[in-house]
Amino acid sequence: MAYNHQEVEHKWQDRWEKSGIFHAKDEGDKPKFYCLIEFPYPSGDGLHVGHPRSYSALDVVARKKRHQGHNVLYPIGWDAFGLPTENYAIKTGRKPADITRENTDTFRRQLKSLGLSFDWSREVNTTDPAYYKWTQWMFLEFFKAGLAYKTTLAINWCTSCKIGLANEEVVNGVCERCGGRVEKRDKEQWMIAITKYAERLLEDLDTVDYLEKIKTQQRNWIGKSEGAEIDFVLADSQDPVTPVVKVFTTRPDTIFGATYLVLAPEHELVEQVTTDDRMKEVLAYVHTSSLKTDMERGNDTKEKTGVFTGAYAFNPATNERIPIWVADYVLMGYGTGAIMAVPQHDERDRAFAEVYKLPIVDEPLVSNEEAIEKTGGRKTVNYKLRDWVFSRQRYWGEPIPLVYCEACAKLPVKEGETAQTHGWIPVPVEQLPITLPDVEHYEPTDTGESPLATIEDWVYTTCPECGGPARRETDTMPNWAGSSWYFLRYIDPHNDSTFANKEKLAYWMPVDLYNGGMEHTTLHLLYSRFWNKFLFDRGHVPVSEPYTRRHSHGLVLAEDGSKMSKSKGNVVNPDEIVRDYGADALRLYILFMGPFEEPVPWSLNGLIGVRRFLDKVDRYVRGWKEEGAHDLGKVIEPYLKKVSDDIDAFKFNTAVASFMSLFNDLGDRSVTREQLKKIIIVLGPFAPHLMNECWEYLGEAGLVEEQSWPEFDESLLVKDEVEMGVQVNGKVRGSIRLAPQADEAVAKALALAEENVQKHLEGKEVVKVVYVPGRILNIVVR
RNA sequence: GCCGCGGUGGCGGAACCGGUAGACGCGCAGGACUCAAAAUCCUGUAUGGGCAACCAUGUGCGGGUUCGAUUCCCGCCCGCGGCACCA
Repeated sequence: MAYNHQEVEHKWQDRWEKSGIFHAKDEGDKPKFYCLIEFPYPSGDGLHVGHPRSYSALDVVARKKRHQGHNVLYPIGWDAFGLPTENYAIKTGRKPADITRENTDTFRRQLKSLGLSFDWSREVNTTDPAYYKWTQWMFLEFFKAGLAYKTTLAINWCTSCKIGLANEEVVNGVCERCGGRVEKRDKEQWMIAITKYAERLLEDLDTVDYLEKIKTQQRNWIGKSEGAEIDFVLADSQDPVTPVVKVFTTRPDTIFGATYLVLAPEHELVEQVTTDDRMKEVLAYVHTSSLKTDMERGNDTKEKTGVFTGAYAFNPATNERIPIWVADYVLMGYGTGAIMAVPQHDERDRAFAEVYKLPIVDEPLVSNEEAIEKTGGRKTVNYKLRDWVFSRQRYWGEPIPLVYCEACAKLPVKEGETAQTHGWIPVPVEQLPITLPDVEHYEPTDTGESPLATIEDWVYTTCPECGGPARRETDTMPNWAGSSWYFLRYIDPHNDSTFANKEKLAYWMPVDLYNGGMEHTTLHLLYSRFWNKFLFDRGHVPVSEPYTRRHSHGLVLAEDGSKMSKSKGNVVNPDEIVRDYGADALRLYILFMGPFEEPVPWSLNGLIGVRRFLDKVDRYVRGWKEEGAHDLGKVIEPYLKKVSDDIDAFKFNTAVASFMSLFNDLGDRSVTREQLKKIIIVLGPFAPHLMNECWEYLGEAGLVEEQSWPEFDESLLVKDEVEMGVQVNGKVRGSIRLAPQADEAVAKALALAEENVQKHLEGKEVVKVVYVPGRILNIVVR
């Protein structure tokens, strides 16, 4: 008979809540363990079965750690700012804050129904003014440190969201979020100088325990390359002030083969070097390429285009006059925006040279050092990483806490200011948070201005510096801001005088284990590492790297192996699964379905199979008899040990399989009470509701969660006898049972007693016997 | 193109450090219980041959190393993920 999961689950969820057993203590003798999942974006669609994959896995880890005597922090919260909510609010004429409240209520209810051992007393929400007060405060720290600056740049503009995007948010030339078309637009944007941390973000990867593929992806994204900057002197220059074109190259050794130079269309020297007769054509080319999006420009299947400036420069190695071209295959944002083209050694240069009939010469290579010395070059390092575009022209985000004061802007630039920040006055800490105005309309504008710009009451304010009239910054922060430091807030979520108390930070940081999606490797993970490093440099947090260990989970796919999506109608609703089969079945199945890091298709039949197993466990416990119990330690112990090890190795699928094997092996033999208790404790993190029910049924006191993790008795882990294959010439011809440490003579004697082995040895000469105790016996014959 | 990961039964997947390939689950087939069904339990289930014992083949393909290779090496093919004119 099947157990009543609804009754059982409500009962124990209720008891956990009342006992407060999952609340982390901020001090004590126990070793701390900070276990973190990426907090969800509370979308209107509710929880997806993908969410519990990560949460259940770390729940198992967190629960095991508690059993092992750790003080565990396993918190939860909401990353609730963002476009979907804002767009939905606009469409329905409602307020984003109201929608967020409804969505978080739904998510909270759904997550609680899974019996996850979160510390709900520390719930945070990035849209809560008490939270974003500190996000704003941290922005001002960036500002005061000179890392936040405003600049005009050609940004990626999503024509659908009407919002500027960071490079990281443009995927295949379209908006990461909505798939909308992205074009170039000049906008004034707040930037954060993450590139100043490029080297440390790269180097410190060596100090953390992340999955190697995560490290690789971060390294590639940071994109360090070492090379040299070399000056090419302009020939026939009329202008004595700018006589050189600086190029960056990773291959100074090829400089003898450099037969022309190329400037990016945006390069500042383009107009200066272009000769009068070429000017019209060059300007036309520059204009055309300015209209192209990155996608169009970056499409290397297209033929390369460019235009000759009419100017020449001297190759410093050969002293030859080489022509200067403008072409959009050279990017302004990388290196110096100018290259020396070596068609002999570089595919792109060759392709270009072939189109425009430029010389391709095969000159001998020299050493890099020699080339740098001979040409007066300088060794330099370049990164692909760009500064972080931090402005969004939307309503539902943290207001940037700065005001612009015309009067202050007219004063001379003070120390610590730059031309880019001059006139921008930080809002004093005691005035934080700058809250979002509670208004009816906040549609994005086609002009690219934030909806906040139209709310005059809010925009016009007084300058905190001089008391004169001033305007608020109307851009808001990107979604990534609040999520860049939430792990710090969990440590002290209700503190109103600082973002988190220093002693508590010192106690809890760093995060011991962090799990999240691979899609966040170059966005959230990189940003939050950077953010934490910055706070560390300012003396606000105790460690430079926020996460000691990082894992990632694979997607849960639809039954047919495709991605689950609302439009395809193949989304599995966790509520229905919990209602029909129970949270324990869902948790256990989702861990069992496949390797944690790989994408795996959902299977309802698979889930039902796991539910059958739970029923079997329930029946076993109810049918269990103390009298006549067998001492089956030798059977049980190896399975439980394997489960324990598998949890540490993130092999939850084989852990669940071990439980199944264990119960298959037990059959209907009753084990001793102590043995049964051990089984229940180890299975507890996987199916906590049912295990508590079983615990209670046995008449044991307290909660399963209060029990210690069992010690494993080494003597029980050693098998008395193993079954071992016998091979003749490498082919299996039989199998024998013997003590794992039996010597060769014993093994050989047993093997020779096997009829089938004898048959294969008949009339042959034994030339060699390979015996690996407990593994194999191989008899080689001729 | 570059970087990373992977390819094992009808399906999801196991396999320590090179040691009986296919654990565990699903599905399927047969049986028990039942008036019947559901549930549960038992048996079988890589492929081909054989009543069976057993034999041959078998972890994407082709080679190699080894007493022995899913595992290591060389050369391919295919799939997935990331990056992509980064000089």
